[in-house]
Amino acid sequence: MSPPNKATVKALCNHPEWIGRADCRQCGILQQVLFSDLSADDLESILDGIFEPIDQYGYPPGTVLYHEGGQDNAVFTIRDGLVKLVRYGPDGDERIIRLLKRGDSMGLERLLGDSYEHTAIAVRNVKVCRIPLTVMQRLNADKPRLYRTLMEHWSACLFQADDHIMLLLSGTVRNRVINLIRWLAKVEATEEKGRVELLSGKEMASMLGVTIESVSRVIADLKRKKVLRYLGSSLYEYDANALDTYATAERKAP
Amino acid sequence: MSPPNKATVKALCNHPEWIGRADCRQCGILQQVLFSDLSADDLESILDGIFEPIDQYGYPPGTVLYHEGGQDNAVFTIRDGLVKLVRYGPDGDERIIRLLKRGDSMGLERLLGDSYEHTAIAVRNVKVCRIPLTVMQRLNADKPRLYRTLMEHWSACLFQADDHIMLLLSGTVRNRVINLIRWLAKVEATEEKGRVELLSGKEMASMLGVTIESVSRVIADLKRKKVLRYLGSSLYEYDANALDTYATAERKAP
DNA sequence: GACTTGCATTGAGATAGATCAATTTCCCAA
DNA sequence: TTGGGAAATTGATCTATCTCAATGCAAGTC
Repeated sequence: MSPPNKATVKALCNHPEWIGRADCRQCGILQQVLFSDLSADDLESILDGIFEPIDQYGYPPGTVLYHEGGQDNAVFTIRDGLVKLVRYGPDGDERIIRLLKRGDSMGLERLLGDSYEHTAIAVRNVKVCRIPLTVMQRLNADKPRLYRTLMEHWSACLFQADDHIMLLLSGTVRNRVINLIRWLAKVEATEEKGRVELLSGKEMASMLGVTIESVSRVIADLKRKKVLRYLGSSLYEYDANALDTYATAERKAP
Repeated sequence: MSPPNKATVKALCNHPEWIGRADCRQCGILQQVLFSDLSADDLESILDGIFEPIDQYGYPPGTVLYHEGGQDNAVFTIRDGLVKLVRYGPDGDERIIRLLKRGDSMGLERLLGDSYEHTAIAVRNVKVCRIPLTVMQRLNADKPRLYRTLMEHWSACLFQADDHIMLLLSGTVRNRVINLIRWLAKVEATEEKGRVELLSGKEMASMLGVTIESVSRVIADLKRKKVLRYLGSSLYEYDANALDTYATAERKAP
C-alpha cells in the first residue's frame, strides 16, 4: 500500500515484475479508480465472475509498459509512481505528451481502437493494476454505471492535456519550468509537505520543448535564489510562495 | 447541407442566429456525430419523445458560443465551420487550446461537471446543433449504446489535444506554422483540393505560442518560395509536397 | 580504489524569435 | 469610389534561448 522503497524494487527487478493478484475489495485508492462507481455487491460479483484475473505489477524507472501501436489487451490503473506517455518526433526525439500519477488510468484507447496511442514508460518505481480488456467489456455490458466513471477518466485525461497545452503556451522557459515544478509538487503529494522529487533534466526538457541546459540554468537560478534547496536524489525542498510569485511575476519585468 | 455562403450568413446576422429545428433523421453528417450509433428506430423514438428540442444555430466569426465557467445546459455538435476553444492567460491573452471542425462535439464536460471548461468562439461562419443536457441524460439512460459514441468523442478530443501538444513541441516556428497549415488543409476539406483558408495571424500565433510577426514572416517566406499562393480572403493555394518536405526537412539543415 | 558511463552544470558565442516602430494592404461601409 | 480602421507586412534592434564544448559529479563495475 505504501510506495515501494529501493529494496522492494530491487526485488521486483530480480523476480519477474509480477506482484500478485489484485483484490479490488481491499484497494486503498478504490474511490479514485475505474471501479469507483460500483457497489460492493457489484464488485463482488465481478471479481467472482471474471475468468481473466486482474493482476498487479511493479516496474523500475525506465521500463516500457506498452508501446505505441502495441496490442496488449488491457488497460491499466496506476497504483503508485509516475508514468510518462510519450511519442517520438521525426528524428526519434522523445516527446512527453502526458504524465500520469496514482489513480490515473492509461491505455483506455484500447477500448475503442486496435492499439495504444502512446508509449508508456515508468518515470519512477511504479505499481500498476492490469485490467484485461475482456473484463472491461464484460463490465461495460453488465454494469452501464461503469460508463460514467470511464467518461470521467477520459475527461480527466483531457483536462490534463489542456493544462499541458497551457503550460507549453505559458511563455518563457522560466515560467514553464516553474509551472512544471508546481504541478509536480501538487500531484506528487510526497509524504513531506514542501518537497518535490523532480524529473530528470532530459524529461523536463522533453516535456516543455526546451533544452536540457536551459532547464538546468533555471533550476540553478532558483537554487541561488533559495526557492529550491537540493536534498539529494532529485529531491528538493521548495518555497511555495516564492514559486507562485515567480511564476506569475514573469512577463514584462523591467 | 452545404457550407453557408456569405449571403446566408448575412441573413443569420440580421435575424436572430436561430436557424431552425434540427431533423436528425435528415442529418448529412449523422455518421460523424453523437447519434451515429443509434438505429433509425431509436432515433425516431428519441425525436418523438423529447420535450426539449434540438435546434440549429448559425453564428458569424467572433461570436462567443459559450463562456468558460458558463452554464448553458447543452452540448453542441458542429455542423459547419470552425470553432476555437480558448482560455485566457494571467495577462488576459487568449490561448487557443483546440480547434473544432465539422462533426466534432463541444461542451461534453457539461455531462460531468457544472460548467464549461473553455470559452468557445466561432472562427468562421459556424452552424451548430444545440443538444440540451436533458436530452443527453434521457438518452444515456435509455440507450446505453450511446455511451460508446460518447467515449469516441472524448477520445477524439484527446487525440486532437495530443496532436496539438506534438505541434507545440515540434521545434521551430517554421515547423509549427507549416504543421498547422497542413492540419488545416487536412481537416477543412475545402471544396477545391489544394486550397486552405488560413486563420488570422493572431489566431495562428495564439495557437502556436509565437508572435504575429513571426507567423507573418514564415508565411511571407513560403509565398516567396511558391509553396503558398494568395488567392484573397485568407484563402491560399498550396503545394502539398513542398509543405511536407519543408515540415520534415527542418532541424539540422547545414 | 580506479574506470566507466551517464547526467548535470557552466561558459561563451551564435541565432531564432521577440520587440518596437513604421508602413502598406485589405476589407468594408458610407 | 472613397475613406477609415484593423490586420498584415517589413525592417531594425535586442535578447532569451539554443548550440557547442568543456568540466564536474555520482553511481555502478571490475
